Amino acid sequence: MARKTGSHAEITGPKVREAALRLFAQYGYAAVSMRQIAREVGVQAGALYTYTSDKQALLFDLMHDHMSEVLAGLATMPDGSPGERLEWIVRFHIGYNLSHKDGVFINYMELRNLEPENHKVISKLRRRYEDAVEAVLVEGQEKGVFQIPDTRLATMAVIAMLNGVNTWYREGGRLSQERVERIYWNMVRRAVKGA
Amino acid sequence: MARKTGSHAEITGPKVREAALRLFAQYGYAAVSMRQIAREVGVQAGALYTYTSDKQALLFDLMHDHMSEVLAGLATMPDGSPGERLEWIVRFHIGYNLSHKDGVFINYMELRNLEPENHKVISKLRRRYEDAVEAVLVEGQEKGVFQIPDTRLATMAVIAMLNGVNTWYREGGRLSQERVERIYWNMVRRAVKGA
DNA sequence: GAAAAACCTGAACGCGCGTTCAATTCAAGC
DNA sequence: GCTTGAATTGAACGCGCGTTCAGGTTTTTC
Repeated sequence: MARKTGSHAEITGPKVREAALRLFAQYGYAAVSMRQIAREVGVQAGALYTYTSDKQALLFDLMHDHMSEVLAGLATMPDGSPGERLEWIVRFHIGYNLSHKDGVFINYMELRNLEPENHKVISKLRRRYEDAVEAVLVEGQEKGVFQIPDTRLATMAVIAMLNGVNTWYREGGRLSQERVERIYWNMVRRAVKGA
Repeated sequence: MARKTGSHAEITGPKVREAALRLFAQYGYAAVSMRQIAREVGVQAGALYTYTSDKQALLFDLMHDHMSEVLAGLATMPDGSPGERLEWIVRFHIGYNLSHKDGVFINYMELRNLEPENHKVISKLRRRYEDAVEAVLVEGQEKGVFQIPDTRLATMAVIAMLNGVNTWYREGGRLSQERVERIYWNMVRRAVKGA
């Protein structure tokens, strides 16, 4: 999907991606033109095609790289009890999402603008994330430390709840990130534990 | 915002709105053209302007009417203890959202495509909904039946969790709507109650 | 410092966009 | 069955879209 080597490619290429990420997140993929991205980078529209084969590939690459990073991050989860692991997931999810807002945003807003094959690839990566979370819930359920009537539903509920943070959290606001993480972990802990 | 009287206005007008709702939900506002909507209705593009002043008004009206309906529905909440009211909200939210998927979808996907004034109007309506939910949490907190460190955060967490249902629930799937509602209510109940 | 490679410009392509409007069709009321 | 006015057509408007590419510029390599 286009790229390569040369000195400028290592400067302008990333710039293109950064501009596209920011603009896609702010205005939406369909509403952003290649000329807009080019203007942001300080270049003519034609020059973008040195770095991407087309607009769709630009979106796909951004989404794909984001999901790869997320999964790589999740894979660093330390060993521990289901409770410890779930707490780690809650904190990782909130922390990662807050430090990659644009990437998170396009990854769940722009799925429908992916061509079918690309859609399949990204959906699979997302599914892998969900499965990894669910595995922890299943383990806790089997060990009797969680009481969860349906682990799949609980997984989706927890992820949705955590995703919500990005819609309202503002740095320097009323609540510190640490406090937000603690409160969410408390709610999640109660939600999966028996009464 | 265009409309009026005549026999056809009472037939084609709603058709336009229905088509726009469906198409906006499926492909996104920016990606749908007036000609596409017209084709769906079985009419030429120019004819749409009998029923709407422009594309933006079409989106705004759909979002505004949706939010109005939601708030009207929420206003039918019966009296009861904070616990009973919160359960009612959980079930209402899930039930309403599942029966108005397209409206829900555009209302949280297309906010950014609203012109500033329209954005303000819709944001205010949404805020009213959040405030009504928070009021129940505050009441429960004051009466000592809920233990919530931050009612605003809890409100956002609950709403985000409930919104998530629309992303995975499929009618005729593994779980009935009643069962989904009960499980979610259980999770919410635990999340807001003291350990 | 020449040759090669990478990068970029600027113009062009065909196309579909949102919107307008004169002309026409249609349906209802008398 | 004619009048009236709403509903619709179909063409047109200027514009910006994604993408291509021949040619010029800059950078790297030896």
